[in-house]
Amino acid sequence: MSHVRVRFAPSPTGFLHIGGVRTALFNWLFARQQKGVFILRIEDTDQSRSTDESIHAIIEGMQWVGLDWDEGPFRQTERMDLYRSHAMQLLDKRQAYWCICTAEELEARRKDAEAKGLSPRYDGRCRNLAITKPTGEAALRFKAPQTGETVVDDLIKGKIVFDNAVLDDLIILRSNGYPTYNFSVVVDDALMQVTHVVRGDDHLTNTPRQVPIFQALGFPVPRFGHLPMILGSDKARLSKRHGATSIMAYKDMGYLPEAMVNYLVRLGWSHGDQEVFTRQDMIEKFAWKNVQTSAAVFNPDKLLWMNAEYIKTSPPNHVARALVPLLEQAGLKGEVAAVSDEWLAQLVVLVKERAKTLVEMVDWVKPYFGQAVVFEEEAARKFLTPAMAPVLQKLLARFESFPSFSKQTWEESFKKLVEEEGIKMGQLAQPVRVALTGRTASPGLFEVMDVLGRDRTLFRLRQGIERAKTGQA
RNA sequence: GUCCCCAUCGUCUAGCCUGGCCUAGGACGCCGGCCUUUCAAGCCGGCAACACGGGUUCGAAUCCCGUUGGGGACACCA
Repeated sequence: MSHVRVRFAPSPTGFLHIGGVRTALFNWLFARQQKGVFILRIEDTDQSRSTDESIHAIIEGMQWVGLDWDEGPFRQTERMDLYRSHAMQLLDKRQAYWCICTAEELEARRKDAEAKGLSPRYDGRCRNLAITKPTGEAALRFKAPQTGETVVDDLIKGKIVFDNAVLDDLIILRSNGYPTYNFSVVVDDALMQVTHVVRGDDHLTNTPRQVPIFQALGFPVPRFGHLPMILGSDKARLSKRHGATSIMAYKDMGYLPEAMVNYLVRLGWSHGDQEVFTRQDMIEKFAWKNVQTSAAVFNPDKLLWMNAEYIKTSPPNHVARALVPLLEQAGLKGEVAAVSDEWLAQLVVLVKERAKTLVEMVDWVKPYFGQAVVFEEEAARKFLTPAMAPVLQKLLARFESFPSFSKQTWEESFKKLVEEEGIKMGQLAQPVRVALTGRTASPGLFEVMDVLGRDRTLFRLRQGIERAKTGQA
């Protein structure tokens, strides 16, 4: 029973992308299911584009979505001698050679070839020069096989055959001594004993270039799996044009990480008709054969629905915990500090089926902080009219006679008054709603009163009556 | 240009491997209704797809070939 070892290997050249998270997720799921190892490796061999901020963003993003790794994070820049020594091995074995073509020359030839409608491949002119000690700048190239074929049995797409004749000799060591991607991945995947290389579809054509390197180095070739891409609504590769692509942007927009993960796992993978999965569910049910072979369009509407589902069904105290930072950002730091966790959870229950994001929830929840109510002008003008004052006064008197709040008795009392006055429920409910919350839309009145408590309910009712009498705040 | 991948409702997908159970199922969104003190939520119903053309077969969404369309790759980026 060979031990499964998989990895997620992002390059730190920006924020953590949604597509990257999905790739990481599928790897993670497989590792957890197989009781294997999930490795985090930072591919930062391009020093001109890699930044420490990006590394932090990757780690932060992974932590937010709860994808924990067992080994790493490794940084390729800390493993330079490994790549160099393996490159030298290939040179010694004559499976690599020095190339003294300059980057400019190469670029010019490539342009030329493209203009002529030819394949922009390296022409191999240094291949047989047998340069042993280059005097100036030189890059090391791998001698790729030129005949035969490379067959990949992809975990997702099945058998794929590549003709080796289309391969060219790729650079494995740049003239500055740094390895290139196609070489460093191979050395790392081999040395880290990665058993399954699962990555984006955009790497599919890299596979036949990498397989011969594994072989030349004498390493076993891992299994490969290529995940379909995530597209935008116009079927083009998902980019900023389609909206936020940074995973952390979704945190800021009020998404729950569980919802994000659930949405992402369904983008390209399915288990019959099931839409909602717990982590454990995903781990147990995940299978490569159920991973989609075609690209998927990212659908923000469905993600939003998923988030709403999680807001409604997650434990209220869990949602409350996620909500607190957003509340504080909204300027309610003092108010939040003054209330208990239990009350906050109660608040979540009050509004949870109305808010699709935590950002929306912040807005729904605002009226319940503080003693006094803040009226929405239009709402107050419409419902807190002088004509309403006497009825509200009567309601207040009845409520005041109760020593404590009870949903049932207060509601009965309310209905009785409506009946006696010969008015409709709505005629009294709306003014009371505005008095209590300042707005025309809110959860059920008696749930609102429950959250507010007897004192504040009475206080706000009086405040509403004042406003109704005077027509002023 | 060359090579590779892909193709079921607008979108995510089930079904395809192991042809008949498919007058193609579910979900998001949309539309209509119910419920209702507001706003939601919930419930019920509706619209909507096998890219096209050839085969194979008694029978094809399912297997084969081609066409078309989409995507990706061809760097001293990853």
